[in-house]
Amino acid sequence: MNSFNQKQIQILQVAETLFAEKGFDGTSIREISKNAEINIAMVSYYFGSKEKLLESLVIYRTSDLKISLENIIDEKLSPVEKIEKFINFYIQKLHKHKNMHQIMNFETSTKKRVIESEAFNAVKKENLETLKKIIKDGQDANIFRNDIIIELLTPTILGTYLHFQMNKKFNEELFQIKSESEYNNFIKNNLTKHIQQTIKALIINEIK
Amino acid sequence: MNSFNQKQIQILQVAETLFAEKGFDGTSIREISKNAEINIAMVSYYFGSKEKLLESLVIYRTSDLKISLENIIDEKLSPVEKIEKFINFYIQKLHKHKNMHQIMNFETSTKKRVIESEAFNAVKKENLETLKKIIKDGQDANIFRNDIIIELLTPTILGTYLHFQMNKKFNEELFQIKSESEYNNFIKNNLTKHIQQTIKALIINEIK
DNA sequence: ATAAAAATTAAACAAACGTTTAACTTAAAC
DNA sequence: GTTTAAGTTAAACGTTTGTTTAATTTTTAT
Repeated sequence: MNSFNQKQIQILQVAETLFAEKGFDGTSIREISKNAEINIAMVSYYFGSKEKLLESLVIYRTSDLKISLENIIDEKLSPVEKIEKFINFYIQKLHKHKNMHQIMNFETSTKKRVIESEAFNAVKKENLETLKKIIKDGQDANIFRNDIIIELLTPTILGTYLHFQMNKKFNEELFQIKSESEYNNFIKNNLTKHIQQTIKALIINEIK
Repeated sequence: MNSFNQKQIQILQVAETLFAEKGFDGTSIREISKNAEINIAMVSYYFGSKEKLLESLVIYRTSDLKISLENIIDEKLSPVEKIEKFINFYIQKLHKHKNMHQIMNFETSTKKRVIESEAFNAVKKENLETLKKIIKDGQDANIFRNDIIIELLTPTILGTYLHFQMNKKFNEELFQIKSESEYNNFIKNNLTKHIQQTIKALIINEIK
């Protein structure tokens, strides 16, 4: 079902970029077909409509967003190391698929269209469960505090990245970042480290 | 210059709501005029164009977003209390003008239009300076750590709120929030407290 | 009371939109 | 090699879009 041919993938990838750059309503089918170097009618031919193109894009990308963070639990690492790895992997995936996340963020926060986000929510819940298990282990080992509201950790982890990304230009000026690779490195190193330190500071038991 | 009459304000307020709900490109002038109960031509008459309406909206709201957090510095509070107040005021203002912030967030992260966000950036920088001063005081008093990257605190403070707001429905389900007032209370109490604790945990010197 | 300015309206404008059609080409099946 | 299906195209479709026009009403100033 959710298998697309080369041409369809080509269209989906162009659509993803443009939707992220200009929004769904700010992107026309003519623009997509021009960038994808196909005829206008091909979008309707392959996907049915513009809205269904978006739905197909969500289906196409859902599998990529299913980060299996679960296997971190069984790795031979300390709870602190697991948290660090969890954050590292999460941010890395988020940044890799930033365009799709940008689209999803807009679509879920507007009342314009109702898109099938059940698969997305499922992933979110899975990741939350993984985080809960890691924290539970740390709490049992008396390394983590017992009064943590785990459900609010995700907003802080992802939100910090999200805000940084949304204010990209502002931050590039603030941190004197001059190139794209420099920016990516900043996220991979400095920002990720900041988020790790933040969460660690919040959850690690200071009483030793 | 930036003084609008009653009718203009009426249009601006309707536009703000609709732009936040459906995005700029997802909202038509006919929709705005219908909701504002005015003739379609009035938007062009008063503002010139749809884009200029958005620009006027930014101008109209800029003053509201200029939170004078500065006076916190001079208040007779401990550095920790100042940080708490800073976060509390910031989140409160953000939540009060969530529609405008939703619009600005989208506009600044898309390449579709270039809007005059210099005033916004100025406010951001002012608030950052205030935060820097508060932290400096805390560091001088040996209460705060010396290795804090202050510029990354804002992404965490605002990002946590932003992510929570963006996943409103998901969070309402997760925390079993049933009404709008309950949701607002959650932000005012629980979420704000979480952000305060997060920042405090990160910056307070654990060596006493 | 009258003239000038501002506000408001319905109608029309061209351009852009998503979508469909029908003709044509290429590929696959038999 | 012929038939059938899939892929591709340019053109046209009806709507909706933002904007403008020109006429009319209301308000303001003298």
